[in-house]
Amino acid sequence: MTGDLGWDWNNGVTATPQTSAKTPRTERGRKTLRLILDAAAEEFGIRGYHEGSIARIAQRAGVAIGSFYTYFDSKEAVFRALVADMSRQVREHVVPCILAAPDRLAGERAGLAAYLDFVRTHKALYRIIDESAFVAEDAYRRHYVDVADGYAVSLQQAFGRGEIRGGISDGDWQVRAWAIMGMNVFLGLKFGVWDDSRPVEEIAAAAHALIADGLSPPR
Amino acid sequence: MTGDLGWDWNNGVTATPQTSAKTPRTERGRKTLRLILDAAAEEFGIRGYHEGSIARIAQRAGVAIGSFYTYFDSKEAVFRALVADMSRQVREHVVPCILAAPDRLAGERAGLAAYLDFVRTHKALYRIIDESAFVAEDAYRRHYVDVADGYAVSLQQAFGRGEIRGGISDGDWQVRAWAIMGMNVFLGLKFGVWDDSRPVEEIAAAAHALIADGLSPPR
DNA sequence: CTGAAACCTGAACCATGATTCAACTCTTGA
DNA sequence: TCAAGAGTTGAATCATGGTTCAGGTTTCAG
Repeated sequence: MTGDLGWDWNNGVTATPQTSAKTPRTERGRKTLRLILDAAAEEFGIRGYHEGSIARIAQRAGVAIGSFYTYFDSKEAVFRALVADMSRQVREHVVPCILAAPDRLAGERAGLAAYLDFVRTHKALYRIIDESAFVAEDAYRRHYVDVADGYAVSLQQAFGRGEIRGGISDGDWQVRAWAIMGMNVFLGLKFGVWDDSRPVEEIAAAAHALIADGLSPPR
Repeated sequence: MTGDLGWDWNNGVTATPQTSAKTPRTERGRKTLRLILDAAAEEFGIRGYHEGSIARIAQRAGVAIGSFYTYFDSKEAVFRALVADMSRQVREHVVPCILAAPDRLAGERAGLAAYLDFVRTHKALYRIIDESAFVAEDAYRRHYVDVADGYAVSLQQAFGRGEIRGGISDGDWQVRAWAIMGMNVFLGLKFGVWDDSRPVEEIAAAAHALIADGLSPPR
């Protein structure tokens, strides 16, 4: 389901850098951890957090329940770890596409296309991030606040380069960032998770037209 | 927390109109049902679905646990009922504001302001709708699909009246509808639930500017 | 007034599944 | 080669909380 979660690693506790008491010390351990992580991604992706069970995760991973607790303190801990990783993965997939574009507006379009593409191939993971709102509020919040802040800065820079129009007040950048982010997330839900019949480019083009020129009738 | 949920009524099973086996038949019964419903809204709003407990709902309502099961088949049933009601409430609060505006674009702005306002005064209920994505997918889906479809139609009509610009293809209306809806939902999350320090009008104005004219630099 | 239908009550039942733990097996550095 | 230390195992423990049910109490049509 997942494949490779390049792990950092830190048991989802977020800040403090290295070796928690649960960090694997041998190659064998690292391998097992990876198995558990991927299994958890599958399990939670399919059944969701509450329906998902540790026993089943262990089974998927082909290890004993006890081994799970060798690497994670609790069910919530794996989940948090997963959220953090997913959050990173999405960004790593999308941001380069935005930067590669000739200008911010084109980047916006490329970014949405990349995002839709990512969502379509990672429906389960998408669900994990969303569900984190109810399992690990702080992680969820951090994810979106981070993305939004990045967005706001990026927009301001583009404005500095004359690529997009400015706002009235300063706080507008935040509003715009959240607005566009919401747009993308919902388009991802609708045309990524729920309905992948239409080509990604088509959606991106339509959204781009809206973002670029707005709804006001042309004079 | 809630106050008045004008109940229709149908135990959340959605379609079939009247009297399920659980419909109250006396005034006394209707009163109790109302108590339970409001209590459930509070409980789920504060603790969320999984943390929320029937025992606590009954307690809040001032009735015995058994009475709960006189009116609902299960925990999920109340939750679904709540979602359906909330969905209706939001629409009833926002739609009139949109229609009252002189044109669609002004309506968009008024609608967002009304929505933010509603969210700020109903944070708990907002959470219920969102969580339904993981407790009652179909209800969640129905809610957003309904809203989006209404949106799409409304936009097309506005186009017919020359109030907004058209799209390239026909499917664009759906894309636009989902995009704008997502925008509003996220602005609601950020500036309604998480941060209500800025005046609603300010947010609505900034969003309106974006929707109306887009990001392209003015010529 | 009266019996049946509606309602109400809350202790007890039960399923579920996260977490613990004591006994084992590998790995590895000296 | 041989301890430790690192990893592994899965049955047993335990808490939680949804749901049931047998026995009252109220309401109200006739």
